[in-house]
Amino acid sequence: MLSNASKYAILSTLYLAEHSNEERKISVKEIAENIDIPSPFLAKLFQQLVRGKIISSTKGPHGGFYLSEKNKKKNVLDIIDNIDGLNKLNGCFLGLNECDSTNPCPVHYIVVPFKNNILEKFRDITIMEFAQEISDKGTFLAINNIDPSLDGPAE
Amino acid sequence: MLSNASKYAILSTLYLAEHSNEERKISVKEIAENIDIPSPFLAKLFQQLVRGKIISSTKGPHGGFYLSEKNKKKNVLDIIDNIDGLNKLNGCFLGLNECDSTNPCPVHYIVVPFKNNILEKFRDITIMEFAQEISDKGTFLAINNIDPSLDGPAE
DNA sequence: TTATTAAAGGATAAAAAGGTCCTTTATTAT
DNA sequence: ATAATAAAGGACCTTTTTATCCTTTAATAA
Ligand code: FES
Ligand code: FES
Repeated sequence: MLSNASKYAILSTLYLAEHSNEERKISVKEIAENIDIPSPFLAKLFQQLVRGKIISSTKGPHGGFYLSEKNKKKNVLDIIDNIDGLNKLNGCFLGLNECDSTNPCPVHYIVVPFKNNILEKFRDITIMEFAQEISDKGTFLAINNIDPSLDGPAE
Repeated sequence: MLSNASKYAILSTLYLAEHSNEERKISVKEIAENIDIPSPFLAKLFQQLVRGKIISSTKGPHGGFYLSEKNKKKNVLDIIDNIDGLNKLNGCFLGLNECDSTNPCPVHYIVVPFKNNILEKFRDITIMEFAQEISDKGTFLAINNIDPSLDGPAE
């Protein structure tokens, strides 16, 4: 449903939302270590996200990636769209041509409510709001189960 | 979430459930044409499903694939398990290590109810019951949107 | 028993996804 | 200016997924 690339991009962008700002830019290396993603692969993803104006970057010493005020208002669906395109998320769960109620597959009516829920989450709140929610709820961002004391949800 | 291979296997097995029995075996070719799957690929999948005792086959004239009475009591999850393994379905939506409520990812509480629903569907009813439901509801099995008059849900 | 049919199985190929490396470019500090 | 730093970009590699082809085996019918 989502490629690894999209998952990495989502987690890393949320990491940026929590830990970076225009004054505190973050290198690929730092994020790759914290989220446990191969860093050259993440570098590619970030290049693409910068081109897509989802995140921002500056080169040179103390350079790195960060979210501009504009970036913070993007939503998670923009990330997915930028990396995977939207079809992957919208497509039929069993791979039929179209997913719509005029031509429902055997699991269509199970899948649709879920899709609506997750789309709402991904489309209707900003990256910053999403990141805020994660902090508040104490849910986890790292692919490896990290010790919460090392990198607690509170900023 | 599911590989193409699994999707093909599910659709094709449901096709068998609807159209075959011990006296009326069906060739790979027929199914591949009806469900619109590359036939050598489906042949491989069916070989594997036979080895996994999900479907049955006989060689020679009037041979083909069919569901034995035992096969009909298998469920869709057995198909997925046989082709993809269960991890793919059970894993975290964002790719974190484990999907459980002690370590929830940002979308965990959206994903879990859906997963439970679809697992229930795939685990708790037999292939035959599933196929019956499809006939009753008139949902679609083909990957290409076929004209219902060509291959209607009624046997 | 021989020809025919259809699956089984092995070998391979093409495409996509995932991942790495190296050179170039921009920025900053000295 | 120059050195250091970190992203940008291009080329390339590996693995997995998807797909094809060809030979062998088993079953049946004539
Ligand atoms: S038609 Fe399959 S999920 Fe909607
Ligand atoms: S932890 Fe991510 S879906 Fe459960």
